[in-house]
Amino acid sequence: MSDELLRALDQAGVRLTGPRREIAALIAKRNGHFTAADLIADASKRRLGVGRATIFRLLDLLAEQGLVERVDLPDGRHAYVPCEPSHHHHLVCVACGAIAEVEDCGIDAVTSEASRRSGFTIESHRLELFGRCPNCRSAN
Amino acid sequence: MSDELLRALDQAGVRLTGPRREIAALIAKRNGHFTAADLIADASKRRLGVGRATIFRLLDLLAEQGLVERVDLPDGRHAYVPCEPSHHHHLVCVACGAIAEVEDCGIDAVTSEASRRSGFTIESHRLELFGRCPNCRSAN
DNA sequence: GGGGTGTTGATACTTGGTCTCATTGTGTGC
DNA sequence: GCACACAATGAGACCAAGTATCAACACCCC
Ligand SMILES: [Mn+2]
Ligand SMILES: [Mn+2]
Ligand SMILES: [Zn+2]
Ligand SMILES: [Zn+2]
Repeated sequence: MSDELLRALDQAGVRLTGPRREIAALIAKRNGHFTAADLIADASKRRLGVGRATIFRLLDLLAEQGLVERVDLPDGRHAYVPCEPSHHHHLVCVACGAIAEVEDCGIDAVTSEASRRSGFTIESHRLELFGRCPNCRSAN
Repeated sequence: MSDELLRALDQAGVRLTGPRREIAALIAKRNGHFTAADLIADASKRRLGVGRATIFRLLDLLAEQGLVERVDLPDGRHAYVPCEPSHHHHLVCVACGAIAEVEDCGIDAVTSEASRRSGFTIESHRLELFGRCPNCRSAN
């Protein structure tokens, strides 16, 4: 469940505190993308005494380690998804929030073409794909 | 300068009011990306009496018309860039904020490959490329 | 030039996130 | 196991971005 997150945090040399364990468990229990506000609501529902700031701090930490990644939803909200630390992109289901990961499938060709045309040196890119997962598609 | 924006707004059947003309002029005077806060600062520096809300409202309007597009900067800020109303993507210079537009250069292949692998139906995508423009690259 | 209606700006409010700081809890060395 | 140094916590103030409300106003068509 949340063991992977905790293990990775430990590896990174940060302290494994009570609040961090609890928040990690909340994250593991979610599926699809979630916002900081979601976690704050979860925490208060379960009467965990964790502070709002602690949740933001842990999200930052996890993002630094590449264990979660920030996704900018089309409506402007900032969401997170649990994540492999290697470079890849996300498909986001606009109906249920489910996430699929795709590794580079030809995007390097796109960036180098764009670089050639524009004269820019490209240092990073962000690709987000929005659509419907197999479930939500068949459920119509 | 700001004539294009105004003409397009007129075409879309919205009223060409004083505040809208002034804000359009501010946008035209900018280069590269800008935030709502930038415009608010510009407006107050020139002692235009335009309200904060009016600026947000016009940005929404322009975005609906595809005359500006929102770019989510890597640091989480929401910026806007003046824009052609047709689909395309942006290269953003991380040093000076300059923008270049690129039309689809092979991204359809990427999305259909991702769709095939994941089973998702893809409805929209967002690609943002970050790097350095020719100027900033040579200036080192 | 009036008049209906879309627009405006002041202001209050909400939401997302950061900062500070006194208190607590963790890992480490012994 | 114990003490200690220092990382982490939570409460709360604070800040910034954006939205809602509403009375006053201005555009545009006639
Ligand atoms: Mn991922
Ligand atoms: Mn554009
Ligand atoms: Zn779905
Ligand atoms: Zn540049």
